Amino acid sequence: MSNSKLYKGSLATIILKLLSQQDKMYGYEITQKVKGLTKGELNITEGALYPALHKLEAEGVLEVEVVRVDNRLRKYYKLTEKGKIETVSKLAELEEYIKNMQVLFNPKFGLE
Amino acid sequence: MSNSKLYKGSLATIILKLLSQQDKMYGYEITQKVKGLTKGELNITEGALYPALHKLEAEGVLEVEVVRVDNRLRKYYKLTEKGKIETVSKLAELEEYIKNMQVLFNPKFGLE
DNA sequence: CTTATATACATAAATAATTTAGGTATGTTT
DNA sequence: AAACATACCTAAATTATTTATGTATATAAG
Repeated sequence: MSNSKLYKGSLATIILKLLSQQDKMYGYEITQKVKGLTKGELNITEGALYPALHKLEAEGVLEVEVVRVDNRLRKYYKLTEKGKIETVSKLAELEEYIKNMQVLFNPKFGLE
Repeated sequence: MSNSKLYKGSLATIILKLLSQQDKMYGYEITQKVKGLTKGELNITEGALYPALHKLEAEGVLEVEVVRVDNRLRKYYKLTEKGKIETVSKLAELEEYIKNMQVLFNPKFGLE
C-alpha cells in the first residue's frame, strides 16, 4: 500500500470486499487484483497484507484453506459467517466516511 | 477523530481544506466546524489535532498568529504560500484515493 | 546454465498517525 | 458550587503501515 497515507485503515475493508465478490482468494492474488483494478496506482505491500490476513483469521472473520499448486503453497481465504456480517458493517463505515468527506470538501452538500 | 479507522491519514487534508476556504482558524474552531458539518459523526480529538497543527507549522505549511480573546488564548493558523501548493496536492491525492476506492468497490467502473 | 523475474509465503524493526488519558486555565450556566 | 464550554497542551500506548529481509519454487531470457 505504498502510495498514499490515505489508505491507512482501508486495507481490511478492501480485503473483505474482494472476498465478498469472489468466494476465496489467496494473498498474492489479492495484491495482483488490486494492482490491476487500480491500474498500478495502489500496491498493497506484503508486509501489510499478510499480517492483516492473519489478524482477520484470528478474529474469526476469515477462514483458511491451504492448497499446493505446482509445488507451491497457496493459502486461500474466505469469509466466515461472522466475516459476512463484518463486511456489511465495514462497507457501511466506508460509505459514512466518504459521505463525511463529501460534506467537508463540498460544503454545499452540508447546508441542507 | 475517534470514530472510524478510515480517517487515519486524512486529518492534515481536512485541516488544509478548511483553511483554504476560511483564511484563518484556530484549533478549537476546527474541531467544532468538523463536528458541525458532519452532524457530530466526526470528532477530531485534541490529541490528534494539536500535534498535527504543530507539525504542519514546523513544515512551513501553516503560520500562526496568537490572539488573546476574552482573556483566553487563541492560535490562529493560516496557509503559507507553500501551504497553498501543498493543499492542491493533498486534494488531488484525496481524489485519487476516492477514485481508486470506487473502482475497487464498484468494479463496473474499472472495466473500461 | 545462470540470471532475472514472477509466484507465494512470512516476519521483524522502524515509522507514523492516532487514541487515551491526563494536565492547565478562564468563562458561562445551573 | 458544580458542571460545562472554551482553549490550549503533552506523554504513553496502540495500531497500521513501510521498509527490509528471508525462504522457496517456476519460468523466461540471455
